[in-house]
Amino acid sequence: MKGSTLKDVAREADVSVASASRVMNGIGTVTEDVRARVLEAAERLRYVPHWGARSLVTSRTNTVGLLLPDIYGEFFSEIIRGVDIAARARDLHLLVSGSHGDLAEAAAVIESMSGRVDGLLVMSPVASAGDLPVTVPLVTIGGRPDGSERCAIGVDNFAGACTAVRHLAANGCRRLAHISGPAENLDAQERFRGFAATASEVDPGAELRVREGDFTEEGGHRAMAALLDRADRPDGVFVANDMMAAGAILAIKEAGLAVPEDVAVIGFDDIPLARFTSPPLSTLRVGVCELGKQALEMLVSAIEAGDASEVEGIVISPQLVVRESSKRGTNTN
Amino acid sequence: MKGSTLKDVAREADVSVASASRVMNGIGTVTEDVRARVLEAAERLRYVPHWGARSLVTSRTNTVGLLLPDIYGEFFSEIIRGVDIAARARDLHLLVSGSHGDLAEAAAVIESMSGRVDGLLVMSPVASAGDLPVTVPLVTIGGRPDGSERCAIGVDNFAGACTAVRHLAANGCRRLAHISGPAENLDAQERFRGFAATASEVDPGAELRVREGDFTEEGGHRAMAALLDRADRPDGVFVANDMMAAGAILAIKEAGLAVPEDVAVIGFDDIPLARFTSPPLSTLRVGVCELGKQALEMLVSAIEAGDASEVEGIVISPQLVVRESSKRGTNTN
DNA sequence: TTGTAAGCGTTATCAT
DNA sequence: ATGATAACGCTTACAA
Repeated sequence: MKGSTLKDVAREADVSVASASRVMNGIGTVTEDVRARVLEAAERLRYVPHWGARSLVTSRTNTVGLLLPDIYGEFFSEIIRGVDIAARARDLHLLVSGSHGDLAEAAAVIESMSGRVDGLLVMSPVASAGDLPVTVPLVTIGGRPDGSERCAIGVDNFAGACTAVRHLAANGCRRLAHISGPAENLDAQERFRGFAATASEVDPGAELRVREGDFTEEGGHRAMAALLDRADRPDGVFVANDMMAAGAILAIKEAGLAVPEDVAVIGFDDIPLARFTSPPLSTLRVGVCELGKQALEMLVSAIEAGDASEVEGIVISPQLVVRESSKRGTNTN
Repeated sequence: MKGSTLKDVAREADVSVASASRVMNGIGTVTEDVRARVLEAAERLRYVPHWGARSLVTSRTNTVGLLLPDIYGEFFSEIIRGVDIAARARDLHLLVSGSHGDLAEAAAVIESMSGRVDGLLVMSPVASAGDLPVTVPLVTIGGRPDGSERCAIGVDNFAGACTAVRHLAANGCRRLAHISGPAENLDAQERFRGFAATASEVDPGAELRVREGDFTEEGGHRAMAALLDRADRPDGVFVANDMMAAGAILAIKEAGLAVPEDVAVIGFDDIPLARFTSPPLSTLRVGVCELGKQALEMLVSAIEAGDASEVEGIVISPQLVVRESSKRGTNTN
């Protein structure tokens, strides 16, 4: 079971390790005869190059790390997919790690990964990249592209939120409400800001109806139920992500109300699930898979530049996707 | 940006590399004074151990590889999540790779991964493990545990399919149909076998109503539409996975029929989406995340044993989850 | 307790 | 075109 080494191959083929290495890497010049013998020996001995040894001398790992706060749900799986596709296209391996609630855990994982990757892709909505202890190029996904020292790719949450609220208003909603993400989450903060800014612009002086959620379906359900209990029941809700929106729709229907007639709902992300709620969920589409691909490309640039700060940050604008959950025919938008 | 080495740390702390190594690994005995100096120097120089060098001498990578046919959809993301959780608990890193349509591609990836992992987790529904060129312990997920030479963990597809069909029959369905997965997919084959066996047992001599799908929502939609076109329209359909079942439900409703009154539907997998179709989808639950965890544990055993064949294979039995899509009150089951 | 030194499997730089 | 051989960064006997 113990793997054979290049030395073994060289001996079997009756050449030096140098020649064997040349053949295996297709570098330098070798006789056709030598090439054939080496290839044959390698095949026969089931030779597999030892990447550790190779990386030791080349100081390249051909591997990138991907850190996610969690792996649950379609949002993250789409990120992984995008990154994986782009990485494969460039012959890079992908080291994945999920479940990083807090900053300390993320830092620990980053440290243990640092020695084995050429660069890191980090999605840590709670931390700005500056706080992370890194020795390799790093690109953050979804932090705030502006003001951050590290190279970043992200979503224009503020603009997306504004679009969502205006869409609700254009569909005749007067009592606007928001179910937010966790207060410490940067994306959630921006979406909330967008809601607050636009809601008061649409209806100046109105009180803000906001309830904090946790990005889970259950959290959305709870928050919606609380919102419905108010004396001034909202007739249009902007929910900070699709998972919570799915829970919110359930809560509304359980309260005996109709979507969108009594309460219109719009989410954020456009995860595959959004088409399957009933009614289908209006939302703001973020090309999540594409986001992952671009993040990887950006990281590759950073690695090649040797320094992340060389590369320009990117902001992706979400697009409005109108489905049944927000159509009230009062107005077209 | 170039990382510092253990040698640098040793020099700064004014000790030998051996002592520095001892401190970093907590192995052997060192004076408190030395320990402190080394730790301080390491911190200051942002020392990160070079995994390649380490693995070169220990011949351990502390990394396992996970190969998936694709990363699209909740089924795979749950697998990744389960494996990731279990791997983290054991301080193992996870190398992920998706998109392996055919055997050749899978073989290529396995080869390029072999040199950098201690073991491999492979989910390749098209190939039996024997065909794979491997030099490290390997555990297959979802192949056929029986008859395979390699260590495997899998789902009892046949039994699950039988349960599904009996459930439909118990709910008064007389004209049973099946939307299968791709013909070359091993899991799909077993589910079909289960359908065929049970359907003819429930209604001997009846013709089999079967349509092949591809495990996608669109595929399920198409297959269902074709099934509804038949003169002897089915009144109960067992769909080989939940994604296709979601598409099938849509097709039934588009045809102006009701679920489950006109056509009862039951799926397979119990992905998170299943609770959100309307009506909610009855299905056979496979604890996908749990499956991933167990697969990793099994791989660890195989690695420790030094040989996969030492470890016993595992078969997981799916559980019936009854939701609205199959309840017709004719009979309780 | 600490230091010296011999590898681990590759690549790369020299000579030949 | 080919073969010695010196790194690469680390662990681990073995000495001191």
